[in-house]
Amino acid sequence: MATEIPDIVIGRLPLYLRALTHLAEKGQTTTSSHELGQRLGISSAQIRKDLSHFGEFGKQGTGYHINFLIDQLRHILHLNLVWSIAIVGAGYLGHALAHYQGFEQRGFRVAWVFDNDPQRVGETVNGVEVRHINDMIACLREEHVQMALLAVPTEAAQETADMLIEAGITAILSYAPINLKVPVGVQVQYSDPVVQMQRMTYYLNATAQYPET
Amino acid sequence: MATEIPDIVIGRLPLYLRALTHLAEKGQTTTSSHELGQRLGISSAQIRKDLSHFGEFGKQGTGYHINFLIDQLRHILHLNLVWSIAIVGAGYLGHALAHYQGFEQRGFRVAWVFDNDPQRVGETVNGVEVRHINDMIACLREEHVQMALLAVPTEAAQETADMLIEAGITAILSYAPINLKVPVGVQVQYSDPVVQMQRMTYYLNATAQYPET
DNA sequence: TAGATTGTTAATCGATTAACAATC
DNA sequence: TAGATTGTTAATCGATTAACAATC
Repeated sequence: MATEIPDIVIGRLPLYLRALTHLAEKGQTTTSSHELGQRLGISSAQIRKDLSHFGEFGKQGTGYHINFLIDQLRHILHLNLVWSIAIVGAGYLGHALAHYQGFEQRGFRVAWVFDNDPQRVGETVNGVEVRHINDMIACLREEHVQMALLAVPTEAAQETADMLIEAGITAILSYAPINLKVPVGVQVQYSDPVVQMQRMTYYLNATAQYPET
Repeated sequence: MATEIPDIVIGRLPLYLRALTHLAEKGQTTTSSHELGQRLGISSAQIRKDLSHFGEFGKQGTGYHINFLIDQLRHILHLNLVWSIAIVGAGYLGHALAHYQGFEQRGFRVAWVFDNDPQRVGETVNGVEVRHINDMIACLREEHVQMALLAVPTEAAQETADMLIEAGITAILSYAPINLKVPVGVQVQYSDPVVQMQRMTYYLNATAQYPET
């Protein structure tokens, strides 16, 4: 029982949730694996298979009740509560993240912002006071914060990640373009725009860039 | 000959390139598939298999000459030239992207920044003047820009993407939390922090968030 | 030479898809 | 009822890994 769910399936659930929420906001109340698949560029069979790992959420002939499925997915992903997160690094990226409007409705709350620059400490970013990184471990430990967004310079990324782990953080979304070494059990996701851009240039016509030559 | 290379392989090449560049900067001159794999959390067999799609870049017994392999990967990914990119949306995220220091050395140059807010138009972001979005199609067409970073509000994302495509853009890195509809042949990559965060909460202990209850 | 490591083949593993009985 | 769509099984497809001859 309770066989391990493939991680690739888990990775698609937030996309299903996002699309369903979008449909719900448009006022739609039911949908089908076919419609959902069309929107996401995924086969309907895959969506049904993915969902079947967790239960039977649909009805033959009519499909899925959107609000019900949203609720189920939220529970599966542990989004039935609000996760407090910390943003580490209050540079341009840290600011952009702190001002991101999509967190609140989707299960997250920016509870802490840290930086090592005394100039920035004390400043307020979208209502959150920037604290010095020296206080970070104590703050996060006390509040049992589990997730952090890492937006520090590359050179500082690994040591800062080490501090986060010492602080009890178990999930890191890192914007630094390096692979972090973390203990087993700590979740890490990476976001590096250049990696995504370089993946696309492979498919682009390099000569079109300079059409004159 | 020249069988189609799996996209999943293409997606790993930028990671290899990044790790190799890191090693080169540390002064290392050769590496092995084993060492590279360790750093990336990928099996050595996979790295050798991936590279073998493009040629024979290593030597038995000694491994790979780092600078040579970097050069090969750059060519494969069409990074032997600098790609001009446009940033659309000059809010917090657009600013963060415009100030990102990692583009120049990794094959990209922020050539244009656009926004629809007259207040922002004319302002300079990291040395680039913000232009009005009404001028966007003409500017990008004339300069044959192929790639854009989409950092506009969600509601405006699809229509802005439509404009980009009209302008001849063939690669979009979108930060909007929706699936874009684009013609075949247009590359799209997505970056949505919340999707990545929600993928991690699945593995987190939801009760630890409120340890008192 | 002995040790190391490649490129490649074949085997394994896992994910996706097609198909369909069940049923709303 | 007839049409639509689910959940699931089996078949297919593709990706990863193990193993090893070749060779530096």
